[in-house]
Amino acid sequence: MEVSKVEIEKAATILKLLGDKSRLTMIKILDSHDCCVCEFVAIFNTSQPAISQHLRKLKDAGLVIETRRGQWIIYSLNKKSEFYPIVQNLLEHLPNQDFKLKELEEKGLRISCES
Amino acid sequence: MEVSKVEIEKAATILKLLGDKSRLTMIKILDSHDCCVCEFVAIFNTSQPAISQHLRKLKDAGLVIETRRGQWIIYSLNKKSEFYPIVQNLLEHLPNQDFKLKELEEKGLRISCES
DNA sequence: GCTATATATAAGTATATTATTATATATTAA
DNA sequence: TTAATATATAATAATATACTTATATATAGC
Repeated sequence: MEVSKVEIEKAATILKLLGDKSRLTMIKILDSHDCCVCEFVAIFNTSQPAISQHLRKLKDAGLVIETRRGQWIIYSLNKKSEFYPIVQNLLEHLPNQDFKLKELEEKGLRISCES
Repeated sequence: MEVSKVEIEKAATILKLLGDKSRLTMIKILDSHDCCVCEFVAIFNTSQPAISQHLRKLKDAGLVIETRRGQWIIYSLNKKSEFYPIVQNLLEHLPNQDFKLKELEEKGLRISCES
């Protein structure tokens, strides 16, 4: 057995979660930087509750973890998830999304949650 | 660049498609055997139109191709799809589903579309 | 304690998804 | 040409999904 195997039903659940442009982009960004909610709100053209709801789903599936830092809640990939290997493999096929964070910096929007 | 990159929006569309237990299982089975519709109907506990509709979606996305053989239409993975590499990578993480075809053979149900 | 900020949750709504049943189409074989 | 089989499509209904707005909670700083 070369790679870790994931039960097909669980895999489908994870893929369905990742089958949303916003969530997939979030996960790709988190692969290189931890982020707080407000950064995602600035990146995506949608409301804060919508972002929170996406993050909740990712958290419920165990794909991400949250850490409170003062007022902010920092999200990161959960490297201990049983799905981490399959997700990592997937992400390798996606183009880097860091330019989205760069755009924020240029607009001076990525200030709020810098500690 | 080690692996082929897929635009994030397209990737999300493909992952959403694969984020369904039936479709994901179909694709995993097709990875080792071409199949006709009637085999899938026998494998999954659902109606023939439901199967046809799943296959239609996979076909529309370019993930599978169909070949008519007499009365039967044989589905196979489309190895020329731009998504084939990412899908292959994914499938490596899933347990083999050939036992489902085996079960059919044992029940004598995998007869119809044998040429 | 009060106010501001960051985030989460609840309720409601519009839309998408997936199944079902009924029916159409294509092929084979008599 | 007719009947049987395999498959596709159409219409519809149940359910799931992803937003929105309104509100609640948690922390920071005064």
